[in-house]
Amino acid sequence: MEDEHVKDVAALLKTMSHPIRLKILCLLQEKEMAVGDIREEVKTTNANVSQHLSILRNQGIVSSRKDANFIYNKIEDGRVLELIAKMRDLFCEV
Amino acid sequence: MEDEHVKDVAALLKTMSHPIRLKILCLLQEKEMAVGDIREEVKTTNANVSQHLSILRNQGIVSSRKDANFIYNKIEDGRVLELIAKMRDLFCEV
DNA sequence: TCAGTATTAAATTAAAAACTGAAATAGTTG
DNA sequence: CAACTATTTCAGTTTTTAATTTAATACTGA
Repeated sequence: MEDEHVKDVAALLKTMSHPIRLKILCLLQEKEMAVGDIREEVKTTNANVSQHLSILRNQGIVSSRKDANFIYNKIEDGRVLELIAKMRDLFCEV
Repeated sequence: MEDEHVKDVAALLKTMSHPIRLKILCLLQEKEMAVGDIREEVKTTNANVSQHLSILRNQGIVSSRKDANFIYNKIEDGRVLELIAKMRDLFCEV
């Protein structure tokens, strides 16, 4: 892996390496979700979820669409979907 | 992914998410290496490499064996080998 | 044992990231 | 428009993390 890739991948991993963000990404594997739905699952404040989502958006991992006054979030980067699937496979299966 | 797994995997990713540590792990994919060899590749101080290696060892990712006054390091956790292979595949190939 | 090399450990400093609560924004509905 | 809901932004505080320096430890070979 060349240095440029190392830098980029390290940044991606860093973004994914917070428990709340990782959990959000796992939730979004299955379906798109609004901020409030996510907040219930991860049990923290709205502001906190919102901040973590904005980090995920800035990294290009998650995208959002607005419908009424809900904002629905989903995983934008297919490689991240694959990576999480692999991690599930490696660390969560028998 | 249940919360316990989320916590553990997040900790693993966090350990891997520093550019120097990620680069070390990439280097160790190929062969075991002594601290001095690693230092040349990542271009920092010995002490810095040593600190990063000790973080990798504490996480159980890397193991060491001593021979004369060299300490040779290798990746201990096969799942990490697989995970890095996947990342290479996703982010470094065409 | 002494000089040299390799590695680790501890302490300090500097920088980055996380959480909280309050205020602001945007859209909806009556 | 006023009240309400969902979400975001901001400012302040606390917590973590990173890098550097310095000192210590361990081994080798003369």
